[in-house]
Amino acid sequence: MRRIKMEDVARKVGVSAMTVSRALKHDGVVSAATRRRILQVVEELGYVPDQIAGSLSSKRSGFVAVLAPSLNNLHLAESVHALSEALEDVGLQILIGYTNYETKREERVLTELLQRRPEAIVVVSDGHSPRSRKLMREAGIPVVQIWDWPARPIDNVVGFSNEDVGSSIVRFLAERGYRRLAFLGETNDEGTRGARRRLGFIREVERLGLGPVRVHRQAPPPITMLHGRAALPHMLQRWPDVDAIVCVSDPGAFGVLAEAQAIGVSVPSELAIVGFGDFEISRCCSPPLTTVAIDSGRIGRETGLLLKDMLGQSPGAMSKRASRRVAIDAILTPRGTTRP
Amino acid sequence: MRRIKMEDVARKVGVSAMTVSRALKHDGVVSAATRRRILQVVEELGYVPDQIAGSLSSKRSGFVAVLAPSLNNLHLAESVHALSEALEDVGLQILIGYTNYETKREERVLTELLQRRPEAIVVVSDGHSPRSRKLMREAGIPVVQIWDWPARPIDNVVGFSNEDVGSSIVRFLAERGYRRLAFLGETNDEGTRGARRRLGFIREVERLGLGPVRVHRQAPPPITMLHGRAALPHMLQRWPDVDAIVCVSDPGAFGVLAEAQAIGVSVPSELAIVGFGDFEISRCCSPPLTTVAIDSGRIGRETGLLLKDMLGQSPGAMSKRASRRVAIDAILTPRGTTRP
DNA sequence: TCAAGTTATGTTATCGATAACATTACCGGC
DNA sequence: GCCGGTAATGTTATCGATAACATAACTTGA
Repeated sequence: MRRIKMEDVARKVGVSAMTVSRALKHDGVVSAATRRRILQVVEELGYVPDQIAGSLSSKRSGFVAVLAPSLNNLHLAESVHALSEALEDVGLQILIGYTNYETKREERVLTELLQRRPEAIVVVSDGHSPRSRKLMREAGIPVVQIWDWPARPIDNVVGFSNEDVGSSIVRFLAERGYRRLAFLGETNDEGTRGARRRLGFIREVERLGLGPVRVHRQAPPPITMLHGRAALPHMLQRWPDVDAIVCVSDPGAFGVLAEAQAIGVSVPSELAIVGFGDFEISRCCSPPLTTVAIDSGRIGRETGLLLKDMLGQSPGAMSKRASRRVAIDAILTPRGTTRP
Repeated sequence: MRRIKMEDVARKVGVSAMTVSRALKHDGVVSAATRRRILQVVEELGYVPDQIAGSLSSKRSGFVAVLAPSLNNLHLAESVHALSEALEDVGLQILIGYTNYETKREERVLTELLQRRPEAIVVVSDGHSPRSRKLMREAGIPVVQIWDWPARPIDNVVGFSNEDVGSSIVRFLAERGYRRLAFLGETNDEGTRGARRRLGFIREVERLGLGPVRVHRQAPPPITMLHGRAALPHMLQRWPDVDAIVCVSDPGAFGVLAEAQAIGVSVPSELAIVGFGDFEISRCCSPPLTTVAIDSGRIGRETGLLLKDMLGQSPGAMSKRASRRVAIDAILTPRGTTRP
């Protein structure tokens, strides 16, 4: 059985296809009586508009492409979810591409997404290859980098400086008397946000003259709770005198805490632990984790607002519009795994 | 500047647009020399094929629609990710719609997704309205319900029985001598998978004659760690003699455990706790949580295989093909929050 | 009473690729 | 030297909606 199309509806109502199209798009230009009949027939026939044809004709795909390493990270999932809801009222849908933290993959996935003619690109700002940057810049649509604060942004930014987060954690610990700091991070992490937090950590440790830089790389991103557990014994063996461990993110930090409790290292008196992300676990464990809180929902919402604003402009204005940067607070939140 | 299209490439190479199309689709029918030149010019001009036009013409959107309550649940995020990777090699992309556990929303989101002419629908099997079921059934494409084992499936199924999970947890506890079982679940959860685990719990408690049914409903889904913490005092007050708490999922169970430790209820001697999902936290906390393990990646991969197989068939065979059911194991995994 | 404006609807061309069919070039075998 | 067959490429129509322009009906104010 052939699929119902707009013309079938039109014929049955006794109007032209164009009138049906207008009635469905709430053009407000179709008479109330006609619209009513059209909607009724649409319902009767079970007509479902073909947005592919619509997009081709109107040159508006209704898509926003999102590039993320994965959504196995609750924060990113929440940002994307919030973005999705923010864009709902203007009929924009999200098209996700997973990069798996691999630059090469990002290129391929980006190429595929661009074929769908998205109206904007939102990208979690891990490392981008020059080719990816070029593709995005030349796509002729707004680009928003989120979850970081790049020095040379491609276009718009909604995020915060991961490097500053790393530095401020070091200052925070130093102020509380911790002196022998170590960082638990990722391998193969060139360009990731975690790597930039590590960079901030290293710079600040050096700036404050806190002795040798202690960096342990446990596994490729993302670092999980089990990685945290596994890492602690190695780190204690390598640096028996370490008095604070800064973790690339909360799951890893929780793992370190769990292992410390299991092997009888007392937190925070013998060892301080700091996480990142303010995941629920950090609030719920005992002692609760000192961490850095990011409002991931807000990142999604702000990105949505920014995009709605940009896409609301006339298309011609696109090329000459200014890029924008929206700063999201990263709030260092002292809890029980660091002393007061 | 006008966007480059296929014809621009064709003109520059000195062939017809059709030849360019064939070269890009690896039709294997274009001579090696011509293809090489075409690919070179594609690169030079930075040509990006317009898949919207391609889809309209070929009647293949390259989309698989996925309906999920949200991806704030790590398991679902993993299933979707795995599905996405499984479909990559056949050029299918995922289009996600978030239902937020709301039947009404599901209908709307489904309607929007169907306008994109997906080639299949994958739906996390929470409650569906009759209208949603009708829309899916009449879409003329394969439907896969995942993460449950419905009695009257719409079409294909990849999952397990949540009700059986609920029942088997009760049997497991009863065998170990627990007698006064309570369930920590969701409000507003008609039709959710969590509600079916609860149903299985209730049925088995009644079947075994384990006394009054104790069900506590803390909050709308999903139940979080903090919900678990908050729930325990209420539950203990309501049922001071309770000796085992079955939680709708691991985060809630971890919260209960954390609170029990905080208020000095010893686990598992005074109170048993069982979760669901085998989230990382359940393995990493102390004592580790007794839970039910589901291979969420496998659900995604099996769904991918099933779809690739179905979509590989001739379109005509669609209407008469048989629905399939793939059973995924739900493995009750005894750990430290229940006695041996 | 009619020009000018407004409202509601129709007609035609078009978006950019691809399916289906048409054509050309070339090859080997008898 | 000609024929049948295959390999490579071209031509035309089409997918289903919508933009842009055209037209018809009706209103209103001088």
